[in-house]
Amino acid sequence: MARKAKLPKPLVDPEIHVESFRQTRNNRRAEIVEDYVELVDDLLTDAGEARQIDIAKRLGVAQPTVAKMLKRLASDGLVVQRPYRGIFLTEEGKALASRVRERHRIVESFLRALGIGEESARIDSEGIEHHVSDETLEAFRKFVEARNQ
Amino acid sequence: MARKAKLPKPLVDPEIHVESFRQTRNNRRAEIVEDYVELVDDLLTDAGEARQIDIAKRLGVAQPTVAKMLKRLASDGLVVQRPYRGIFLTEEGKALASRVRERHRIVESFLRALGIGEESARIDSEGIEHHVSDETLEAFRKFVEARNQ
DNA sequence: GCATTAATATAGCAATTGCTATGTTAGGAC
DNA sequence: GTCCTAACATAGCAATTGCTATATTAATGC
Repeated sequence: MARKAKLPKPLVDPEIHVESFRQTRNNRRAEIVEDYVELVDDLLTDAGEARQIDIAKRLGVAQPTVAKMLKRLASDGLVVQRPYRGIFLTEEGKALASRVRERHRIVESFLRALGIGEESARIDSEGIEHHVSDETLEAFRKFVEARNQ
Repeated sequence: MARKAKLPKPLVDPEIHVESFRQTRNNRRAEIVEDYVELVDDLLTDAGEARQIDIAKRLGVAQPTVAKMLKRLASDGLVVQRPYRGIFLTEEGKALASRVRERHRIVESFLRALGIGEESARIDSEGIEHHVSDETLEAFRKFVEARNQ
């Protein structure tokens, strides 16, 4: 057997390895819910109302896709739909939105502090935010804080 | 209307906003393919062979799930299945694996350089790696390099 | 060389997240 | 008040990614 010039880092044990993938799959399932709740909160704050059409336009999906998703969020107790009055967040929804928004804000600020351009920071943070543990988020926060002094 | 104490950052234009979500959805579609190809490459390097059972064990999914996915990767020209001999990467598969593995390595090193613990760095990098643009990856690489001098 | 077993393949199902097409209805213009 | 329109709801479909149950087959031990 030929040996590699640069010795390869051996794989971790399967039982340890699998945890990363499980965690990542769990995060992926939560992503969409988090995106919706965060966006509804943003629209309510910024525009005073959150309509299906505006949500669809910003997410880049069709309106019935949004309708179906909101039904699920409503049955999960995160939003309340007032017909023809738009979407509102329950207390639970508000709490989730606030956590998600803060995390997103930190991740985006962190990328900017690292020197990433505005556009890449916006796009990358949208994907990264859902996969950041509390430990990493805290490190990001401290990094931004240090740069702002 | 009551005014917020801390003035809220206004939302970007919908046409700009939607780009982040579109990009993130595209990344999500590529994630699984990247995970498989990277893992197959790791197993080939580390163990000399990549069996469905080992892939399934490490990803935390059932063997038929892996079989179905490998069929797709084979039809995409990324892997070759030699029955009862395991999985092998095509040239295209190798090229993808090498890109993905390098990106993963940089992201994980970056988190470690930031002071994140081993376990969180392993788990977070598994989720983050798929959402890092070239620009951000380069910034991560430079950060690690600077710390290693 | 044959039986056993471990590896793989296949069938059939479910949940999720998207879509288009099309109904239904609340609110505002007149 | 009635009509129109924009907002929303619903039906039905497709792709993806997971599952369990079960069949098939290559390798290997004896």
